[in-house]
Amino acid sequence: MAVTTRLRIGEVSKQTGIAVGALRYYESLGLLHSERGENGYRYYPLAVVQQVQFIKKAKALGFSLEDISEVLTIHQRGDVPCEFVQSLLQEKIEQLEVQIQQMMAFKADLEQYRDRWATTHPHPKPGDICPLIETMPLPQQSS
Amino acid sequence: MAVTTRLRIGEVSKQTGIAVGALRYYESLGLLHSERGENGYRYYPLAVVQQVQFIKKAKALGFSLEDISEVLTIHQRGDVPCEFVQSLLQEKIEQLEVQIQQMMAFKADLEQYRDRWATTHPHPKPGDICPLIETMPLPQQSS
DNA sequence: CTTGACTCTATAGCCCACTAGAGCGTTTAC
DNA sequence: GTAAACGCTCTAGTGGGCTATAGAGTCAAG
Repeated sequence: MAVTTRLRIGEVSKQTGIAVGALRYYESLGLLHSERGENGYRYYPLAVVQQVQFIKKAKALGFSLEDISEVLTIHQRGDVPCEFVQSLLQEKIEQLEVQIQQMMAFKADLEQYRDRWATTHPHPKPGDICPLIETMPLPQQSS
Repeated sequence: MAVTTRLRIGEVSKQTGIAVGALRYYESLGLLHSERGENGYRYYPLAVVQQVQFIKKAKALGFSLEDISEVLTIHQRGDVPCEFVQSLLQEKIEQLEVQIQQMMAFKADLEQYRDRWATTHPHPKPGDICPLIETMPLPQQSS
């Protein structure tokens, strides 16, 4: 049994937990690279497992595949992309902060509507569907 | 000039600020109903404006068109759907709470990674792409 | 030699709430 | 009478990250 030096896609899938179709998709976006055998099969170097784990972790951090692609491109230029990753992190953190604030404000709004109904059941006016919603002041038109 | 008792779609669009295409889409989902003239045009009763405003407000509260469809179905059965709306509200509030918690935890993770780099620049090992990500423990596999 | 597991490409579909456009008929203002 | 504005249906596209399927070739074990 020869020591395996390159992996077929199914093996990569098993070792990383990423579906075969997803791996092919990553490759189509340029996130992975393979050699092709005479049979047309993709053959990956062993290091691909680490690369896929990298993608997996970066995804878990909320990076888009496009973000990850940029990081990998910088890496392939021979640079260590940590500073770029850092700026991405900072950006994501700030986005999260804004989103959290918005969601909390929104939740407070919803709670207000819920409680308004609980204390004073409004009377439906003719044509009303649900006065709980009908009598609601429109929040700022944020779309 | 006769008093208008039914509206064409463009008029509804103007009075509500919802695009003509969106109104047709709502109708295709059963959220609105129209009569058709001999020319094939949709003619809406005046009350449709209020109904579209209702949809608009419910959307602003984060309800999906499917949610809204359920509410309108209850309304069309002759019931006042406030209690159902209430339970939807409660559900949305709880979902928001969970999401906010998750986002905050996630943000704390990101901040930790950012600060880890700021204090101790890890040394890239052979094969590493970005040690900042590489040396990261995987968050819980939540997908 | 057969069977089954694996691989390939290419295409379509999913989710959601639409928008855009083609190609056509209708209404309205001048 | 004519042209703009409006209406109709039907189809396709958007974004993001895939999954699923069809139809075909390849490989390994028994």
